[in-house]
Amino acid sequence: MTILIAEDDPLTLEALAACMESEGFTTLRAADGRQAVELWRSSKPDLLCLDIMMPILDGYEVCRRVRASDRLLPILFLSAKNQEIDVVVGLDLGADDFIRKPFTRSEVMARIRAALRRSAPTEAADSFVLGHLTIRPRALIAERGGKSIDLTPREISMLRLLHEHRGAAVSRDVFLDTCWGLDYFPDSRTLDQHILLLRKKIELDPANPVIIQTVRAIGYRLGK
Amino acid sequence: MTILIAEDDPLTLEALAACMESEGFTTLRAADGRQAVELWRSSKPDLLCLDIMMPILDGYEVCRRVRASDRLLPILFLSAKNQEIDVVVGLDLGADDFIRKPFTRSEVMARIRAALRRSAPTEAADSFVLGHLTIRPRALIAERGGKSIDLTPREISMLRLLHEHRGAAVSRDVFLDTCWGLDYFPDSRTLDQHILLLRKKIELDPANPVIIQTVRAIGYRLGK
DNA sequence: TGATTTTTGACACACTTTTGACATTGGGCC
DNA sequence: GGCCCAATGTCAAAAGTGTGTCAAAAATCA
Repeated sequence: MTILIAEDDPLTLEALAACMESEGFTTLRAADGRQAVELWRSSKPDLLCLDIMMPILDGYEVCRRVRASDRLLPILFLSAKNQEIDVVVGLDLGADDFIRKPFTRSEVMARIRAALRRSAPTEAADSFVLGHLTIRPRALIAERGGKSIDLTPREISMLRLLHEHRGAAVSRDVFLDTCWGLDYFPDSRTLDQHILLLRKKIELDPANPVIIQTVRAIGYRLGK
Repeated sequence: MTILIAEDDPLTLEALAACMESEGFTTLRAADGRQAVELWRSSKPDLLCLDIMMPILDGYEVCRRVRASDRLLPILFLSAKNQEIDVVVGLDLGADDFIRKPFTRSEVMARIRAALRRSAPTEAADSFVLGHLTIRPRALIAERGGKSIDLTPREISMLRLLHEHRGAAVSRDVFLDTCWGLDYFPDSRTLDQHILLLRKKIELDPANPVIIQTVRAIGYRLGK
């Protein structure tokens, strides 16, 4: 997913870009309206984030030009203050949402996710990626290439847990707390068994697991 | 076009309703969350305008329940002050937009028009496509390569529900909420039976269903 | 009324989850 | 390095749960 940010204040631009990249988006940056239109034309981003006040072409004009050939692309405006007339004009130009400065990181990301979700109703609302696998919790499947693998709710929750802790190992206790209830016989093979089945489903070579790696005496972690 | 407004303050409710009606919309009014859900179920409005703070069920909860069966309906939130965390939660629940009080008439109407415009392209059709099948709800038939298959209204509504959620699984609860009434014996074979009949009608090989796939412990989803 | 649609109950079957037995691996220790 | 112990991998079978299917009854429609 690529987001084009058009903003003439370098500090705001960097802050926005850093925020989005930390959430896994690719960013394209434009310092004025003309750059924004050119970048949009050449790179076809998945979402536009436009400041209103910009040199050469303002945000409205960029929106108008983009909308002339793409009616579906999500477009978000950033507005300087509570200039409410902006909202009316912007929305009637076909903008999808409006973010008033000052904004917080979580609000910006929520609005971006919401806009993307609306533009791709069937796709990737809350899905996440594990290497070459795409996990789609709402459909209870994993996809690799074009092929899909059926997963059970418990397997989804195990993968989600691993993904939330990607970079670190997840202890067996945490697994059992999170994906099962609390109570537990410590020498049960239940967790191992589920890991085994999960590996058989999603690993290319289940005997040499790459995605779910064992961390002896601790638990498991995601590879890569 | 009908708009459902849920707002517990009578003055705000009247002001909003008057504003919308003067622009040619029909309004339905609910003073709390439960009324809102009931009105939505019975009257199928084209847009929801929900106050966050409401008796019985708050706006978030109404949104959650509606979104469980209708992923496309535009939902706008009204928020009391600049409670920004509200925005994040609301958007992640599937809200389409957020209007902070105090709001102006022109801003409200611009956001409503924008939300309706965004939702318009998807609901233009009076027929929809499932793989090689074309469903024509008004004729109560499905067509595959010129041949037509008779369907009942309930079968149509089941297929429509699956289609709206294509890409995700539809839980048994949502099926029963949406295609039947609320109350229900949880261990009934009714839903299975209707799925069975539907598969016999539309699947090329009913013993190996491709269109309607079972998701164990959840419900069903569309194939592909 | 007869025909169609919907619901119900009984039962079989398939899949998930758990368990126990046993094999295998890896790390520390002498 | 070779040994031992603990942790994990693996398998097969049992237990538990959800779904498929049929036939018949009930409800609804025309």
